[in-house]
Amino acid sequence: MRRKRGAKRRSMCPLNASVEMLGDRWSLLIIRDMMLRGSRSFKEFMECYEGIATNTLADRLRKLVAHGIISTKPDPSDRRKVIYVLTPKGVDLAPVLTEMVLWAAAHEKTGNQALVRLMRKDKEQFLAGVRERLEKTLH
Amino acid sequence: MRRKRGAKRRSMCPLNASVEMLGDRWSLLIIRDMMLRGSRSFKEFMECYEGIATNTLADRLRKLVAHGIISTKPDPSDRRKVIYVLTPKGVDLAPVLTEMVLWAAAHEKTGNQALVRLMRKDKEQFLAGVRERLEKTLH
DNA sequence: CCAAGTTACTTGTGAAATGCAAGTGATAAT
DNA sequence: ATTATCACTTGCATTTCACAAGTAACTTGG
Repeated sequence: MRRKRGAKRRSMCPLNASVEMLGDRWSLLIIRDMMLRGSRSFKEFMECYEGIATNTLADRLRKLVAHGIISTKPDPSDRRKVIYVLTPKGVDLAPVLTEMVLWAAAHEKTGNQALVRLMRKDKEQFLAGVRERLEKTLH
Repeated sequence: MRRKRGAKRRSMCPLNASVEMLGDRWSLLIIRDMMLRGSRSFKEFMECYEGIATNTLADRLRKLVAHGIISTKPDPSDRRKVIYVLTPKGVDLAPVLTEMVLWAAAHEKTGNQALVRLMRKDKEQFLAGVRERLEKTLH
């Protein structure tokens, strides 16, 4: 009996879930923008890296919502807008992001050395700062 | 002046490099197989998750080599074989993998609880073990 | 030595994902 | 009332990917 096309094997390995949710070119960048730059709206995501197409962004946001990593709420001050916020599950990705940034910084030339230094100097304090900042946006 | 199609913006943000190298469905899984299961050959990668297509695997391996994350050497005992090993840069991805596994374990039901417990209990010791084990394969 | 099997791929083809330009419908600003 | 903004959707061309099949180099069993 063959599996349907595109059907992923439900593997027992704990990395599969992460890769299924985040293993593409954009999801982690969206989360980084929310976490570090404070982006909250469709337009802000579009401005941060002009590379992403609108339909792809809409699709990624939909999937992140479906996976419980971000959630949406209407903007009370402008009813056209949708505000995207990280859920607690999304905030918990901060250590993953941090390790990826530190890895890249160690092996490639990257910008934003100040951020990297801060992360490296006191990882825990950095993570606490991110968590605190994001907790406010939930309410 | 417009950028060429597909040309990514060279952003100053330190996550872009990581995502460009690892932001797809397979690269991280390949690295995990090398790191945790000790997979070293094309055939072993194919067996570990039957989901990946041979051309895609060949392409991902090529890209990982190009990025300096893995390297190849001929198998002295069987000249058909190519042995893939993680470079130091590849080994340095262990913390990223660890955080992703821990994140998934905290928020999804995953298998291999023993591994997760080990990771959670003593992250540093786990990482030291991985590094030591992989250092041997380099020679 | 030779036929059969292994290994690490490549090639061909159709399906799916993606990028881009151009809408759309609701709301806000002027 | 008109124009602009926002968060999308739609249509089309291009790229990527999965799947099946093939191939070249090598090893193994007889």
